[in-house]
Formats: sequence, structure tokens, C-alpha cells
Amino acid sequence: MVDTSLGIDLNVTPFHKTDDTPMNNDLTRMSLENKKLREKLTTVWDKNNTLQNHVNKLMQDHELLVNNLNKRKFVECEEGNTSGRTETLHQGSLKRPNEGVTRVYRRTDDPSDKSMVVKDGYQWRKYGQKVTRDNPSPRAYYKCSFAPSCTVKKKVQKSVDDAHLLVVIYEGVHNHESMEKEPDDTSNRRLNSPMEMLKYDEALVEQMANSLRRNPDFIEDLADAISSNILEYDLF
DNA sequence: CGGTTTTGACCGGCGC
DNA sequence: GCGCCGGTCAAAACCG
Repeated sequence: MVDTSLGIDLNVTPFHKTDDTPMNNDLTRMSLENKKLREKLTTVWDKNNTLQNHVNKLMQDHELLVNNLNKRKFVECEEGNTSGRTETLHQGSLKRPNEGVTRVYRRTDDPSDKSMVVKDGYQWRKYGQKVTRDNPSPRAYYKCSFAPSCTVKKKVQKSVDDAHLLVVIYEGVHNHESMEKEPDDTSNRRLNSPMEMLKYDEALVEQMANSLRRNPDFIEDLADAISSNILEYDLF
């Protein structure tokens, strides 16, 4: 049997007890050890799948929460517009989402980097910085250097979930050419299409799961949790 | 010296 | 009306 999902050859030599030569004894022992190893690997693999499913579920829950929050803001805005409060709400802070607003995710290799510089080919002038309630890392506000003729703004803030991820929100469209070609390196990559974002999310989940698997403390905690669960189960 | 960044103050919307 | 919060302003500091 070859387990391709793990990429490991788990072939076990068939055990036929024909004679008791030292060579056959060794083979028997190896087969038994192979069997044990295969069982252990299966257990670890199952637990890994459970963990990965859990991480996936958490990510989905978070996504749903964010979507619901955005939807609620949009509904409030729509309701405000139909109840005669058009002027104030149109110019207020509750803007209709995705109206000239682009959200871009960029990966940074150094999560401790506080500069939050995002090379996108345009020149920007920082005009403010604020710590928001939902995120401990500050949000930086930029205007296009061609202002006031170009009114494009952008907000840059680290993702609350992943310090490696910068969330850039562009508002408006430039009425001029960019200064330079956009860099196409992997450390500062744009993720615009939904498919790209989905793939990136999957890669993130995989990365999180891998880092957890490499963490001896986590393995130890996991083993403790499992063994305590088994003990509790045995008691009942 | 001119452009950019920093940072506290201010403003307007919103919920209670 | 008041407090909270996100967004913007503007003076001072900084830098090339």
C-alpha cells in the first residue's frame, strides 16, 4: 500500500511465519515496527486533519463575522437614505462598500516592521495615524502626492489575525500614471482576484498548521489534552 | 529650504 | 446631551 496523500511509502513486508532463522526474526520485528509506525502515522494524520478542519472553521467563522459587520453597515446606510436623511448620510462616514474602494492584501516578511510601506507605484503623503478599536496595530492614512488634483486616499493597517499581512484600502481612482513599474516579488504581492485571495487563505491555513506542528510546546499541549481526554473517557 | 512625517487637537456621525 | 470612535487637520519636527 502506498499512501500518496502523505508522500510516504508505507509498504509493509507481508509476514509469513515459515521458519525461525535470525534473518526472518529481524524481518518479523521490522514488520511489527512498521505496523506500529503506520498506526501512529495514521493517528497523527487524523489528528492533523481534525486540527486543520478546526483552523478552517475558525477562518470561515471570522470571515462570516466580518461580512456580517460590513452588511449591517450597508443596510443601515440604505435605511438612512430612504428615511429622508439623505444629505447627512450621503456625506457621512457610512459609505456604500466597494464604491471606488479597493481592498488589497500584501504580505510582509517582517511582522515587527512598523513602517507599513507598501510599494504600489504611486507616491503618497501620510497625513494621519490612528489606533483603531478592533486592531492593536495603528492605521496609517495616506493621500496621493498629486493632491488636490488627484483625490485618491489609502489606509494601511496590519491584519488583526496575521502580522505578516498588510491590509491596504484604496479609495478613488488615480487620474495620472504611476511613477514606477509595480514590483512583482513574492514578499510584496498583490492579491486582487477572489481566486487568488482564496488560494492565499488556503496557503495561510497550511502555514499556520505547519507552524503549529513544528512547535514542540503545541505538540506537548496537544498530547496532554488528548491523554487527559482519554483518562476522562476511561473514568466514565 | 521645501517636502514629508509625526502627533495632539478637532470634527462629525452614531449609539445610548 | 454626552461619550466613543474613525477620519482629518495643522503645527512642529525631521530630513535630504
